[in-house]
Amino acid sequence: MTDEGRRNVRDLRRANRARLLRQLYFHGPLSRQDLIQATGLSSASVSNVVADLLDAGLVVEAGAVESEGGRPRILLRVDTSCFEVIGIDVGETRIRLERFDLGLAELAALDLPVVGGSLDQEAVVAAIAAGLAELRAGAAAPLLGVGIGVPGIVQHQPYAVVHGQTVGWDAFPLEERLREHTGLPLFIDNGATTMAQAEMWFGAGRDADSAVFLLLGSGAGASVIADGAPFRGSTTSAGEWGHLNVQYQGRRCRCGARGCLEAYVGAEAVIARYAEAAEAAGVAGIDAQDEEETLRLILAAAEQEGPAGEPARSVLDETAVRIGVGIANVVNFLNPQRVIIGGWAGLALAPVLLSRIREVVREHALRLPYSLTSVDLGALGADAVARGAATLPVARLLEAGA
Amino acid sequence: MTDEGRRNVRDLRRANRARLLRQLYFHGPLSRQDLIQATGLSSASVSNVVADLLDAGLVVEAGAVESEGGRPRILLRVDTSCFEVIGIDVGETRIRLERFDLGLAELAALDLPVVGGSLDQEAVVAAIAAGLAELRAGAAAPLLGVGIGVPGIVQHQPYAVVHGQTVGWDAFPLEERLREHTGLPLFIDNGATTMAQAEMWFGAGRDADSAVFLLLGSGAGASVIADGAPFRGSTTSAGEWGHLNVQYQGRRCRCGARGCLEAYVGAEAVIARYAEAAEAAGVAGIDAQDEEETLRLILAAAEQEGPAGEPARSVLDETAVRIGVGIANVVNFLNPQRVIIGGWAGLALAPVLLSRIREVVREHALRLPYSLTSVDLGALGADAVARGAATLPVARLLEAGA
DNA sequence: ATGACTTAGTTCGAGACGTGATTTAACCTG
DNA sequence: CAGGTTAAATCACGTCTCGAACTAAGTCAT
Repeated sequence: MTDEGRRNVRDLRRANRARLLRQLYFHGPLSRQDLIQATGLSSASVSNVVADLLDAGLVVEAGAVESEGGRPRILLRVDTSCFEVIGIDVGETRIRLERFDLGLAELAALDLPVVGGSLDQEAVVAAIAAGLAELRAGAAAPLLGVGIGVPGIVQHQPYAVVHGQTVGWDAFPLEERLREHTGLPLFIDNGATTMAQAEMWFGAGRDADSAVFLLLGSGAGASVIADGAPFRGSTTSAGEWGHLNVQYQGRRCRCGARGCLEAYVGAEAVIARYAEAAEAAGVAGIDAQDEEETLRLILAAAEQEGPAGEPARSVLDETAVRIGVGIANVVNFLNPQRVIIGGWAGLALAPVLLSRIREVVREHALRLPYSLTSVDLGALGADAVARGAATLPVARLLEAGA
Repeated sequence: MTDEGRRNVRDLRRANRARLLRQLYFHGPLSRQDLIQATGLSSASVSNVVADLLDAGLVVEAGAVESEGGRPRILLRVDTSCFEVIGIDVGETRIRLERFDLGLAELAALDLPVVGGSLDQEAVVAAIAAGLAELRAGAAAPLLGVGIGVPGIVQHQPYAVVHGQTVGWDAFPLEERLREHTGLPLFIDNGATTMAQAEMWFGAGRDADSAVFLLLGSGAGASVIADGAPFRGSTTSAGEWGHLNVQYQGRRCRCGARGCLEAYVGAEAVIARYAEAAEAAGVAGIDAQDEEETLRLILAAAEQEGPAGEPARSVLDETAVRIGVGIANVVNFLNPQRVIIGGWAGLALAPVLLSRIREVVREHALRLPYSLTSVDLGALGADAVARGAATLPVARLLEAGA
């Protein structure tokens, strides 16, 4: 029982304004006639609501459609220059801040390395505060808010608190700490979720209203979008796709259990399995600087003809199989319109493995849901997390309609 | 973008009426003052809306609260006798029809065996039509509608079509076929979903807003409740828990793939596995009339000391393990507040296996989500599917408020 | 050019709703 | 039976959406 219901006539107007604004934001310039169709409102109401939005400066006229014998339709569009937003990607090794206009076109960016191996909380707060100050300086329009994607579970109680096991954050009160430095509205969410949000708005998830985004990096996570909104479990930690059990008494996973998907498909697992396979086959191992480099070399090794490439091919094939089974599970259980593979390891592996992955999905998924699902790569690059974070204040604006 | 938004003031009234009616339905007799608190409406509006509902006959006065010095509060309640509903559970071996009042108190029931091993479509239609006619005869109030829980995926296009891979239904146009026999509004949904709905309204899911219900019968399904509402995939076929792959290249499942959970945990699979194990151990097999009887005998066999009970014990232990792993997957991936085991086979097996199941879940689930989840039995008996089916017309009434 | 025609967008009056203030109803206490 | 107290109904007002009437801005045929 969400308490978000409309109660009085003013709420009704707000809802209709939001509906109309949303339509204009996502479906380009539209005429009032188009809006009548799209929103189901009467022409009189559309005129009124549009007048509201024009007055507020959120919407502007944008030329006219050629006449077909009558008065030409005047096109309307959201004025993307009337507000700006800031999106921040707090990664494990660096913080990226970007400033966008309301249409999420990038206006400025800033990369801050975080000193020290781990993400020291004080350093993060100081870096964000400094970066915000710098980015604000160049703004040509009022800032709507700041969205932040963080590597961990976010709980709102009521201010955002971050639990980041991999970066050593235990109930880090990020929002309260940042409030000391800025009066801007803050929106904090998990980085995987913000990335999914960016893909939903501008990338591979456009025009879908249910999708599952798989994030293959060192490990394997997921973000589930249902009915256009992120699905959160009861404690907002849903999406641990990597810890689906796919093999009873299988490989040991770093979470302690056996047979987790993540013990087979994350970059860390692929690299470990290759090391074993190479040793068993008497092929030289790979010793590169970091995981990204190692993964590239394994992909290259698979191109070698003959027995030298055999371990790599075998490891990659099993990886494709496991990913495919993991996707089939998601397809059977959640039946999303799309499954999108992202994350740096996913984007590296999937181009090579995609057709094999799809084959395995087809074998293991039920016919009906499979036939209605597509499996694809993410369409946005590495800045999807920051961009997705920036969508958070914009989403708030679209919901409120003011 | 659901098109379910309020547009004009009459929709607003309908929404407020629905909100108020819902409150009265689920939270017992309430006074107008209580409703002001609960709905956030003004006293004037509550008076108006209540007058609407009194006029419509949906709500009646129900005594008064004792005065505390002023005018006493008059209690209001939904008149559960003003409508009746019928709920039907189409199981794999029998069809159960029940008639309820609006408060879902059972008024009459009817059990129809389905002749033939499989669920012949014509036989199902004929049985339902006959059962409906018989149940309608005794009704003392207008029938609101008929809810039907079926073993398969339901698509509305716009009439309900059922895809039941396991019972051999391929796009079975159940709704159209039944329309030839009755003019009552029909509501058709997956049986696991209707069971979940019943448990959410009246059973183990009360006061939770996210839960996963497992339906163990001949096969194995699930229903996911998120934010108090059933989660449906893009094509309303979500919840195929039984076809999560838990063993690469494992047992052949009747869906065609290998290693599905359902190849291990449904009654059919348990029985098949016991037959194999008994033969291998040289123990006499079980040849009972139906699956329910057979399952009971297997459970009894496990009580036998010595080698005679060994095959049964081993099969049941593996069943517990597989169920536990399947639950752990759900816990990790969706992080529900509760996991509820139901279905006739689940209710038969779980009392014996529950502690072992919980142990396996603990081993395979991540610490944090596990610590916030409970695994329990369904609180409603075997008629939860039919009762849940009957909630569908009621839910429609509560949403429409008329 | 000009007037008929067509389509887009605005304005107006009616009807419906929710709200706060006010009034009426129903009970208690002494 | 008067005075106090709380519950519920009523009233006056402002806001909303809607359909219809109306104005604006084009095209097209003559």
